[in-house]
Amino acid sequence: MDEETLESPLQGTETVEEDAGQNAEKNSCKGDTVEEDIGQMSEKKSSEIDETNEAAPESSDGVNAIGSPSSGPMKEKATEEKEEAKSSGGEPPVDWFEPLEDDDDDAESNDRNDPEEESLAGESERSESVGGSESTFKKIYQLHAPRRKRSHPDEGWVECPALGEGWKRKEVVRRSGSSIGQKDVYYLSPRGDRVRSRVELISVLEGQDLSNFEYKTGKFYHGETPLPRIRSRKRKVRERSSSESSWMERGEGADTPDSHHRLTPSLGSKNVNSNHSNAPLNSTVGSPNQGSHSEDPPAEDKIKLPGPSSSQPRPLPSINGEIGSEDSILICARCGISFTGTWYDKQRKRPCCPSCWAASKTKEHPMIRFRKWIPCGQCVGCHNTDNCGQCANCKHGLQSPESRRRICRKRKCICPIRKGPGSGGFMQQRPYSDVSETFDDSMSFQGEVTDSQHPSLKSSDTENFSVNVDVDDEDELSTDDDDDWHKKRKRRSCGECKACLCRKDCGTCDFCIDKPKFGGSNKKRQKCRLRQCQRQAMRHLLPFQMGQGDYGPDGPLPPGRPRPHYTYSRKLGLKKTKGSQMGYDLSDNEDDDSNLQPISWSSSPVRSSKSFFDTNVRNHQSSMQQLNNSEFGVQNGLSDSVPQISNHSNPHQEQQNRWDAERAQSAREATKQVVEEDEEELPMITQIFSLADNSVGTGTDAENHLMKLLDSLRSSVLPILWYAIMVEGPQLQLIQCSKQSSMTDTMVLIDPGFFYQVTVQKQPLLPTHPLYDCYPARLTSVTEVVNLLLGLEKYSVCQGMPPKEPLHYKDPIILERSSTCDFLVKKNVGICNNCRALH
DNA sequence: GCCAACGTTGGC
DNA sequence: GCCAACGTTGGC
Repeated sequence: MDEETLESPLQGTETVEEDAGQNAEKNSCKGDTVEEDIGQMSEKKSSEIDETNEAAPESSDGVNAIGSPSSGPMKEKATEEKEEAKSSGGEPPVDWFEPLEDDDDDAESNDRNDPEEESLAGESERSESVGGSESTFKKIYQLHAPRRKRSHPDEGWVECPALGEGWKRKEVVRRSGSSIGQKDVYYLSPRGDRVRSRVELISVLEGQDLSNFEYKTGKFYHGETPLPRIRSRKRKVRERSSSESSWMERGEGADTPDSHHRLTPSLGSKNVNSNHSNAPLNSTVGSPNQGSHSEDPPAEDKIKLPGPSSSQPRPLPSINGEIGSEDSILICARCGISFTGTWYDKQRKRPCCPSCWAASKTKEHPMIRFRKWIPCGQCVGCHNTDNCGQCANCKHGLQSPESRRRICRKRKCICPIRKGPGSGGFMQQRPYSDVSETFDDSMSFQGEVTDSQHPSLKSSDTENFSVNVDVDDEDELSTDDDDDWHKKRKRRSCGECKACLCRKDCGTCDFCIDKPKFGGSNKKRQKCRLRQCQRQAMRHLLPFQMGQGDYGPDGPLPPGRPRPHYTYSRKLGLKKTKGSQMGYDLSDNEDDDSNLQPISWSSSPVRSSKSFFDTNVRNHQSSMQQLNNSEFGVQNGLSDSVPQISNHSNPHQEQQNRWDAERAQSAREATKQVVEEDEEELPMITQIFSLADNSVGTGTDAENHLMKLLDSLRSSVLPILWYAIMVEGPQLQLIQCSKQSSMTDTMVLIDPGFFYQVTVQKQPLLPTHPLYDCYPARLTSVTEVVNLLLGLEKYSVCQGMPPKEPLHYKDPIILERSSTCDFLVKKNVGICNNCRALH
């Protein structure tokens, strides 16, 4: 119990210390000292743990944490200690002061660092820890220190004897996000199982009665009355206004990210009508079981919060229950001014000065953001003084004046300055601030609506003004931290594609298998691959063979976002340069849509057989084995005699097409959508095509004709798992998506003249193939296409002949095909006559 | 550069 | 309270 009461106040300190420690230590190499320290740590073990922990609150040497039973954390810890010793003992190595690549790093990585920066904001101690200037510290920090505690996995663990020997417990205060300040309690079993919840604990402690165990505090209550759980009266944050929610929900409004005082969320929260001076709040800090619970006044009595509507912005009660006795100097996340007190913004994420808070408190609609707007005062919009009463803003304002108080569109400043030259967006050169000092309907404020509201505004906005006010682009200008926050967290999903909309896990992909509900160990902790956003998911998270592969620097990019690089090193600059050369931003500023631009396939280079083969082996494995073998065989002397399609899309592209189709198919299967809806799966492909500069030299008409056929095909029911897409050429490509199908490597390519060609494993059927005799030379209608596909389904791919002489058992078996192989043979045949003739 | 792992946060 | 899963790190 004592340990715990000590622990909580330590939290904040701990963070600072370890951050500083990290900073100092990161520059030290690991190497042999590590092993040595591992040994030392191993000797510590539990006997030292308690001692260490007791000293922890006072300790500033950063060695107050406990070694984890696992070797990994131990190793890290050992390194830390060693390095810590170095840093505390002397001056940092010279190269500490070598500059980062530049200050751009800050800017470049703003997005990346935001949450962390924020979470560290106010931890002024950190600069002291280094003894250098803050800026120096910051650079060092950025350069060397990971901001996460990954390198301190064993930090903060304290013995939890209640659960048995070897059990450890750790409280983690959320350092960012809308739930900042919230405490999560983790347990670590002697075996190293990390327990995140009571449920997990029960599963780990199978058979043990935990009914009297209070997870939060790590105590069993024997005969005592367990701490009554205060029923959450929490409502959605968004339903609250401004910092009221911060206080009411958390009861720790005075608790700041940098505060050393943490409140147990279940205590002291939801305290509204109380006298804050009744009891020191720190009586509840991390020690709900401290003293008699019955003596604790009702939670409601612990804090008295001034009503958020108070017109007098003044510091709110501090954490220890004395008004103003502990003035936290905070930096307003909105306007940047420092202020005293503990005001938080609406979403409880960031400090918010009273002014900004007051301004934002009327912001009731969660989807509407308000931004201070500085009108030009000269344009026609600015000269309009009367509301038109007709526009959507006026009408909506009449209906719900509180929720949508936006300026009449006729009164909007439409000054061209807003629109940067050729920018398509407005206000690129205009100063603005999202600081809302006051709120009214004056022209000084520009309402902003969410994306979903844009279309109506857009059409309306443009109707009477010569300057097209593109409301969509307002988002680009948003500096709303809340938005950034959410964007960052949400940027992996568009929320619109079918994968995003799909709620059902496939249960078979590796990510699903990893999930506890599927019996996995929860190590990967990723969303089902089939549910990864088709547009914005990281490539490596997409279904297999999607988003992977060895794409050349100028090659087409696979769907999905490039993997970000989070290396806090000077390599970043190089990477960025490379990234920009590749046409996408490798910085972490992924909110930038540059990564999401549709990619033209027209520039795709022909990939080497080698890399293609490798990639296929890696990505497609068994499913593509046949293809690979075929290629391999081709490389072994058969291809020369097989005519190539000169204008055929390159193998890479075909593969991409196939992947697209597979992805669509996967999503389709996962969502169990009916076939008729499948057309929606691949609009992206069409879009890609249409955005490519394919019409040059091919004739737009021809392309249009093909597109019409494509549309027709997509609105029709094709034979099962056949899919039509448009590819470079243009060519209409029909693919069999199912790997189970005998036609999985067969494609039908229709050119702008509607002449078609069938290819198998990228090899064209010889014109003499009997298949061609059964169907018209041109496929001008859906019916003709469907007939051909149905006809194809009666065929299978010629398997080729095994080599005459048995190869060494280690060698791959390469089936041989005749240069005149039919490729497609009737299903009951297996091997074509030409191949049979080889033997 | 890739990826397994996992700390952490959002949301139900 | 719990789980899903996002973002990041460190190892390879």
